Amino acid sequence: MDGTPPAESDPRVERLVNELIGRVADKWTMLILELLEEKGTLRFTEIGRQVEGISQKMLTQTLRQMERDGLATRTVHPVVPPRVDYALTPLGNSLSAAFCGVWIWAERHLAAVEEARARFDAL
Amino acid sequence: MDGTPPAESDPRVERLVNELIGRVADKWTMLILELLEEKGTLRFTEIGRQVEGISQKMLTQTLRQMERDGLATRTVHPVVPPRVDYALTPLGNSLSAAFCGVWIWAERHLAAVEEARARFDAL
DNA sequence: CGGCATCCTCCTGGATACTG
DNA sequence: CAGTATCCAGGAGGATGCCG
Repeated sequence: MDGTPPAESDPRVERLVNELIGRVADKWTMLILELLEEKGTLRFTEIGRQVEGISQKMLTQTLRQMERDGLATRTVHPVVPPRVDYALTPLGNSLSAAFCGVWIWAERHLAAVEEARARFDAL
Repeated sequence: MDGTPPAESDPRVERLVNELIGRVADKWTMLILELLEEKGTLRFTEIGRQVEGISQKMLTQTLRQMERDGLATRTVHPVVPPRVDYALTPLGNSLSAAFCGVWIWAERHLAAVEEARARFDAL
């Protein structure tokens, strides 16, 4: 943790890495990632209930993307009424761990940022 | 780094933390953060040249936001032609360090994600 | 040089309604 | 229950032009 980014050499790889971060750093993705990390396995509606303010559309879309990216698994149980379970893959777990540092940063420095904003806005 | 998020108790704080992350996890912010971390101090146009694809509007907007959030300093030199220098604050440096984990994750697992996508799309 | 203001376009994402 | 499909408003963000 010296704060020095990897200093990517290949610009093509750098671009891909940036795109990937842009994708996973999405608000809903991060919230669902955190939720599944904590709760383990949840069904569709459960996630919808526990992620404050998410629409059904974004929930479906985000889960699909996470599944596609190999971050989560989607298990369909052939019962009536239908039941679909979601859980993190090891890859998803590792991303959750990586985000942990940012989460802690935000928590620790929230006050400092709000202070800075107040000072800036006072001008 | 056990992958367990702080499990925020106060829902109001949790919301603020989420908003803050949403703000700083912005694409341009992350790129400028990384650039300033590496290069130290840069002027407006320098940053514009080195951040691939950013428009002047987004550059101004992002730098202003970073300044407001206490992540970067803006120094105006009263010379002709005008010269404005940007550099990270300690707070900005700490955020850069926090993002380091995500950056490393993306770099290390880029191939795995692309593999997962290929497998998903093959269906 | 380092902006700010304006216009205009595209895409995100919410609301709603319908299916297996 | 777990989606898919459609419509639509709002904001992100690019292009252009003007100022100190």
